[in-house]
Amino acid sequence: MTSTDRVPGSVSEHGPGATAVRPTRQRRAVAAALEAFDDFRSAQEIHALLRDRGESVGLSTVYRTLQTLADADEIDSLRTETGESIYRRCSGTHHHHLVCRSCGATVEVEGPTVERWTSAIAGEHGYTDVSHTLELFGTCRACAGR
Amino acid sequence: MTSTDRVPGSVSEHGPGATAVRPTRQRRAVAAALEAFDDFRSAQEIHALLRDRGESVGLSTVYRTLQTLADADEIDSLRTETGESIYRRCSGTHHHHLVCRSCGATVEVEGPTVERWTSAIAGEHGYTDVSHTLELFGTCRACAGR
DNA sequence: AAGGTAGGTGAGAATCGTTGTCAAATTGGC
DNA sequence: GCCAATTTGACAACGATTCTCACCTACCTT
Repeated sequence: MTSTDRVPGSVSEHGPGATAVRPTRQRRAVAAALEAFDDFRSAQEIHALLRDRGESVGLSTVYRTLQTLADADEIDSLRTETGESIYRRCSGTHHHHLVCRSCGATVEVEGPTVERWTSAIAGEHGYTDVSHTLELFGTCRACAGR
Repeated sequence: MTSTDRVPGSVSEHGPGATAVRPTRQRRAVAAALEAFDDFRSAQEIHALLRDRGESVGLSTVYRTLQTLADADEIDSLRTETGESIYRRCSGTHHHHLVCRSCGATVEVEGPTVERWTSAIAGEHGYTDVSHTLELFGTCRACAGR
């Protein structure tokens, strides 16, 4: 690898010797697909959407790209109750989700209270380097009306 | 199905006419296995333990039994970051877990603060019938020392 | 522009946890 | 002991995800 520094397109990783990430057609397509939704979607759904749009991208690539984006915190990912991973574009700041069980409508919520609580609890028990998962599932107003 | 109504499913349910779940050798073995651990274990690990102990129980049965127990809230279940289901005996009251990423040591924690917060948030956004998942992962003191 | 090369792609195979199938075995009530 | 409902377990089937690997492409160097 050469020594010239480069600032690659989308995934925010940089500095000398950092892995280069190339802005390929496929990556742009996946990113665009995420913009088209505003609720959580699975890799397979995104793959299907792209195929229907005529911008077909290999399933492996969709998985890879979503993972890369999620690792870089450029999108949110979470697991449904059935263990499936779903993804969504996100706001960048740390937050959690309130997801409608029936229609998928999602609200991003912030929880300074919870953040404080988790680190307090962790410290209390001598745990370090703590991360947490917190998701709320419920029925939104619209869906409750039926 | 006969005419008498019976309470389906619930594991520790008894009394007249309510015997849908039988205390078989296999179920006792799975329950005993859970007592032997105090951290979370996967169905496969429990299946392996039983096999090694010479109390072999079919894998399907282990899965079924764990699910039944979890549905009846007699054991805790949660999903690891990789989507695998893991189980553990539990205290019965609502609580969350602080799990060591490296050795699996688990602390049950209660969070009245969090419970209040979640219902407040949910109400604020008009969501009803809300459930939540909250798990903490970290490195316990013992593991941090290496 | 040409060439080299590290990174990226995708079709299909492989994995892995989990669930379904169904005949045989067990259980509890009579 | 007999019977019917329940349970079991070997095995197949499944679905999501990851791996493989030959081919492709973006991007740097010349």
